[in-house]
Amino acid sequence: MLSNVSPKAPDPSVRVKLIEAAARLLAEEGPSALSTRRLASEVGASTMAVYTYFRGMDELQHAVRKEGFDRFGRLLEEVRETDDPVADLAAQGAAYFINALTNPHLYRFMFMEPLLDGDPEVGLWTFEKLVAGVQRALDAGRFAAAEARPLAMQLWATAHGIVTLHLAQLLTFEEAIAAFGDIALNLFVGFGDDRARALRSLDDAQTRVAGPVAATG
Amino acid sequence: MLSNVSPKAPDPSVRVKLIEAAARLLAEEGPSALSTRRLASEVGASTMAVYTYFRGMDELQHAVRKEGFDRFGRLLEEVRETDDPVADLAAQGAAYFINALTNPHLYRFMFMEPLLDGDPEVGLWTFEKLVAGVQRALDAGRFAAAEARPLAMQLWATAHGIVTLHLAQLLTFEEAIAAFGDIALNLFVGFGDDRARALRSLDDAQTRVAGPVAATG
DNA sequence: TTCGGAGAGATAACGCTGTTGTGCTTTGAT
DNA sequence: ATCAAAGCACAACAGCGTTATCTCTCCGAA
Repeated sequence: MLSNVSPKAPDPSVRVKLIEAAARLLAEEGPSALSTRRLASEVGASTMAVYTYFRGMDELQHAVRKEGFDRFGRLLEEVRETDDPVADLAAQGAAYFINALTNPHLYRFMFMEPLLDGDPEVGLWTFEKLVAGVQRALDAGRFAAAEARPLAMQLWATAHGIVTLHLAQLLTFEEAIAAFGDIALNLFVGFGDDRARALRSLDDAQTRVAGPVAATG
Repeated sequence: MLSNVSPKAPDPSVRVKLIEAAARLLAEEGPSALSTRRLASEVGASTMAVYTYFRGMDELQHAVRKEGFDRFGRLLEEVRETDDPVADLAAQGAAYFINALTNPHLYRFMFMEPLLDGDPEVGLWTFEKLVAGVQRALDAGRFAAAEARPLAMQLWATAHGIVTLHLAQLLTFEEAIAAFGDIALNLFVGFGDDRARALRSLDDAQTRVAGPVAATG
């Protein structure tokens, strides 16, 4: 065994501790709290830990971003499928909304910062869940014949637009909620769904996620 | 006259020089170039200039943000009204899109940074132009009876969502362009406009702004 | 069992940032 | 002419990410 000698083996727990501390600091105190010295003191190590377990602050933030997508993915898993695929889409959108408002700083990292090196694939798998949901609605004949991916992209861009306008304080919470319902309804109609039926699906979704939404205040 | 004595009157030209230099540096080198020392050397003054003409870096960036809205407003003025209000709306959206992709860093300052103190009104007047455009479409009977403001908000959130996803490199330029047309069409249909007629309006708008769009590469 | 070397990790330093304090200089009203 | 207030430059301070240096500790080979 010539290679892979391991004197003073690295402690993998420090790595996850750094990521979790970073996510916590990000949530509690915002991006300005994410400094090497602060993180080091939180974990009980020196600033060098950031460089032994990551390439630097960039890679640590990338890891935090990945952690954010994992959490969001877990939240998406909780959206159970019903026999109304359009209501399920609305519920997925609500989950997106809740996740963003619960962890606004994390959302910023995930969806609003330009990628530095080449890792665009780290969170796009969550988008595939949306594509699958749109495909279900297409298969059920709720939407006019079209490709699922472009439709999913339109829904994503819509939810993202409302969320980011709210995070930038250009929309109040109430305005964002209202716009979210209105725009989903109009998009569903534009997709070819019957207006009355789409409205019913939206109402169903709203009652399903009423609890979590109320919890976010 | 006990108050308002004025020894060594301030030079207002330094103030606008700072703003213009900041806007230029932001466009050419990105946000990281916006430092007090860099700005001072660009203008030929010391770093104190930032504090004599502004409260600090925060207020200077706020002024840059205002400058961005002024430029965007001037761009909006160039969108002349035709007899097709829906096509005019699409043209307004295209102007929004062009402005964002031409000055991505400035767009970030204007629409993606949370407001620090209370100045939410600094650029919202551009939104009123969109509201007026929607009202024209309503008056022309192109949209189903509704209030102009919520509809305008939906259009804004949509354009903003697509732009920001592109700025975050989550959508390619081609995907953003395609999504922009698709989503506008579906929203217009959801608003109550006839699909064929909305499609024609979109085509008209596209030909009207084809030159500028091609110029952005 | 001993010993060499490689990785972990602390300390300090470098260059950068925004901001503040300290003076000197200029200026305009009295 | 005088005087005070504001402009303005220089330097310093605390913070940042990053890097260099140095020690220490542990693992594997002899």
